[in-house]
Amino acid sequence: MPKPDIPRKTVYRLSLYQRCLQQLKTNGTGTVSSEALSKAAGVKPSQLRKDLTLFGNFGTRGLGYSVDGLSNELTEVLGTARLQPVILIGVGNLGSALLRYGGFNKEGFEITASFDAEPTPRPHAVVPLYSMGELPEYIRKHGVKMAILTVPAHAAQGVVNAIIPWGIQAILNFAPTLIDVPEGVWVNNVDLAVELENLSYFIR
Amino acid sequence: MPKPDIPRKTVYRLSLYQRCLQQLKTNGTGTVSSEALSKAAGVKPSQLRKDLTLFGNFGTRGLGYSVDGLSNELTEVLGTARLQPVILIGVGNLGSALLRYGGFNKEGFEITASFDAEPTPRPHAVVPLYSMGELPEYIRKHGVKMAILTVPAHAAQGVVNAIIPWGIQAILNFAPTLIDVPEGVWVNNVDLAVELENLSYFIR
DNA sequence: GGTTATTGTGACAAACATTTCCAGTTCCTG
DNA sequence: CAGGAACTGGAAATGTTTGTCACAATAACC
Repeated sequence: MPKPDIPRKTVYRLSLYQRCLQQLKTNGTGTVSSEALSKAAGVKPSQLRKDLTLFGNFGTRGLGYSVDGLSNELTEVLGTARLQPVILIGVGNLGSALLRYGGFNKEGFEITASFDAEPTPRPHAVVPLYSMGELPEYIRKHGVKMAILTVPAHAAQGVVNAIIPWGIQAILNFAPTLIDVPEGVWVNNVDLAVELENLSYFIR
Repeated sequence: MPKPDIPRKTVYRLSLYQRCLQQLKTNGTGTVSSEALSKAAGVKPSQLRKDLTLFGNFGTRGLGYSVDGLSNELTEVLGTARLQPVILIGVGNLGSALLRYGGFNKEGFEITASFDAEPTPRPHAVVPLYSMGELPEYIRKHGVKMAILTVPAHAAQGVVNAIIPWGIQAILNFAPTLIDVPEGVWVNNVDLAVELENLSYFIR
């Protein structure tokens, strides 16, 4: 890690800022104040400034931030400066939907391959589909560092154990289970049932 | 809200505990200590105990927690005691995948209807599909309180404005945009691109 | 009844957010 | 063109929330 003490929440917010900046860019806006940008992102101006100054002084006083400039800085910080190859493991309902879902590409990610224990070819497949046995070779050959995991819960840990030795450093896990990884490997969990349950608590 | 000052993160963890308890239940385990359960959920024992005591004293000292008993308490707290109807709005790639995805049902939720601006019938549809115009009537008639939003970003706010007056109180938002809701309505955002960007930062 | 195991809880610590104040810039005004 | 008011980011101080620890209270078991 470049700076060891950046709060995780800050990094999340950087992505939000980045998205707002893209919007402003298409609007043709040249500069933006911390107040305006923070409002668009749904945070307070002070928080935006604090988040940014953790990485450098990107603004000019009295004026604000250059939309283009700040956007470039953020792509640099977030590590999305160049296209990052991602593989998807587990081509079930959710997995195949994510393959068709275009939301990743415009953010600097490209799902370059998919893997399944039973690789039955699907119509309209837009991404090559391989068997699990071909995982190690593919990861190594293409230098893949990120994986999206959409396998059943009971299979998740096994797959994780299988891919990490070959160089996977980050996993976006949709399997509704806790997965155990060694130091230096990062996991983000997306658990749809938990999200619903969470909402369920708050409605009364 | 029942207790006004429960951290959101705590509620998230309750769902994790609940899931681990289900697992233990199928194993036939009768009681479990905070240490064992917390390890299964990936948190520290002290945190588990603190989370639980925010809602009551569910354990017995010297023994631990009754698996059945605690599980029942949590369903009560989380509001998943009875099946909660959920509607899904936006039947695109992601939306139709979620309709087929069975992960919700076993957690006490059922997607009872789907809506789309252009409701072209799909094969293998397992949930009725209506046009947007039928939203108000359906929400009102069935007392729906929760909605899953899988529409394009530019349409999200409009849909939200349209459904809230009819009684929707919680929204699981997959649209990559900030949506604005009045007091008393709860939103959980699931943003897949942001999750990937976040991971991207940490791999170096 | 004593012993052991484990919870519940209050004090402590760390992480995070917010406020406050200061220092450069810009841009209007004369 | 000069001067100053109005803005705006940056840094430090403060406050708030959240997590952790240590220990006393208590129930089961022998």
